[in-house]
Amino acid sequence: MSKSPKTFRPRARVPKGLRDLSAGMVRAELRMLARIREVYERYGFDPLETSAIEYADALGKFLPDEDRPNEGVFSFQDDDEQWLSLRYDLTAPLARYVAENYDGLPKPFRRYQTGSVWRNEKPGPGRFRQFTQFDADTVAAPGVAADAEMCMMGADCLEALGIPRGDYRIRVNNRKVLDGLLETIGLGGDANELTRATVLRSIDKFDKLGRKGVELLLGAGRKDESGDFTKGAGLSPSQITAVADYVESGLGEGATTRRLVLESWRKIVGASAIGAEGLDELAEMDALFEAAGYGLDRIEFNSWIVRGLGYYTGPVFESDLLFEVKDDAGNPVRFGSVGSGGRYDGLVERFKGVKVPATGFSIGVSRLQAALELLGKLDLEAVAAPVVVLTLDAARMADYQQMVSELREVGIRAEMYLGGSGMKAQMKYADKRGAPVAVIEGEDERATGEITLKDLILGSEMSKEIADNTAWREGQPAQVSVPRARLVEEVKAILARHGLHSGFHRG
RNA sequence: GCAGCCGUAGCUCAGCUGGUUAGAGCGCUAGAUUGUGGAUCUAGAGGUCCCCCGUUCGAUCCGGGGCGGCUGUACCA
Repeated sequence: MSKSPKTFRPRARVPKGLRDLSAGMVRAELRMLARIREVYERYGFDPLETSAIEYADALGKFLPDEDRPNEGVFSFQDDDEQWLSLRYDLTAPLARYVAENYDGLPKPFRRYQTGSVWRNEKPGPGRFRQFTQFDADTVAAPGVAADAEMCMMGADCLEALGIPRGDYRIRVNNRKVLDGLLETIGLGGDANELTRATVLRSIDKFDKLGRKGVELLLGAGRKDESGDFTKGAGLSPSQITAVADYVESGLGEGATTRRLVLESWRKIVGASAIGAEGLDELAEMDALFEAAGYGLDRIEFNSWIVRGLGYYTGPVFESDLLFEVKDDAGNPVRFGSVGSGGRYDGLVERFKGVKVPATGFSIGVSRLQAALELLGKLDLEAVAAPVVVLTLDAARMADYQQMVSELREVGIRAEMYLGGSGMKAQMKYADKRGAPVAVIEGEDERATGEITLKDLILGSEMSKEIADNTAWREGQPAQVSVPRARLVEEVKAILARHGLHSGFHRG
């Protein structure tokens, strides 16, 4: 056996957690972005685009370490050996931007930004290593009116995206309330920092695990279905009860208004100074929500919303979808929140050394899109396919070019067939593209100065009735012969019959 | 990160208690049906049976490791 040298063939595959978006998905995302942008603009935010790559130290806590330089964030070294990172959110770059341009910016500074962010972690349903976020932030606004605005704007965005009121909820809490709770049960002070983190993470899981599960996590720990054990916070029984009571205090019959929720929380954490401050802030937000007409069906106060431990310092909020989403196999899919935010008064301080109060909200566009797709609420066909001009005679390409140009000039999406196959294949191509009309000019037509227009949408319906192939072909259904000069008008007429405007937008 | 299940054509899968040319349906390409999307018929393309190492005369099948996918859990700025 002679060994022919093997040519290296790379496997054609997209890296894990990353994906290619087809036309329908790209357009769906663009439409979502346009709707969100409209809301953000209406609230007075201005666009800002920062770079996708930052110096690693500017992004904060995820400095590449020796063992795992890519943990969480994608990083690499520049020529000058400085570490660069792909941004993992849009907030950290904003903080860098604000710090860098602080003196020249109007304050408060309000900006929105959308783009891809990258996280090097395990992908899951609706969770990718590259995804799109759409952020709005207000920097140098100390009062909670800025936070309240974020919550209302988040609600407006979800509704603008077609999610009915009642199918989502903006859930609001305040880190100061949680701090007050921890203080109340004797977990204040530096010595208890790790325990506090564990307690907060446990509270965050109430939605998933219920009171029982949270109690286990607060105590000795919990073993999950796979047998994996999660170490608990090791609290005493009375501490556990206090925390669990707090988590459940906002629920149930009594909590018919946000004010009542605050009253029940006040009994538990009101004695703590920080807790009382948090409650006062929420009360102020409630007044603003009420003034703007945002009731409990849109925004609620929620005891188990914690959010990331890293940098939130005041009100925190997230938007959750309330309906059940099922995958192709019919199994319920647990999506995380589709948007979140909160107050981060310390982020710019990292650069400037002075506290700059800020708050922001970020919509997880990719995750929301994945949820809507599973729901079948994503319109993937919203753009009509182009009119296809068949190219039956290689010597007459100029004629075909002229036809597409005429159509394009009046705003109709059109293309001539650029492949190398015969008429049947060209028709199949037009069909597969979803083209509404095929324009045919072959020998026969040219002899009479006419062209044939085939209504492919009508033809597709008629083809359901076909019994005999020969008869169908000879009948030449759904097509008309018109003078070459009337190309544009006749194509327009067919498009109009199907409710297509200029062949571009459907419906 | 941890645990469980899984990995054969573009897709859905079959197959072999380890033995020569690995199959089906759908899809794809081309041809036939006088220049036409469906149907039918004919032909064709397409596979390192995820990768590497080991056991064996011989591995798609057995063992180990890796990679990838799914599910749960952890993390989530």
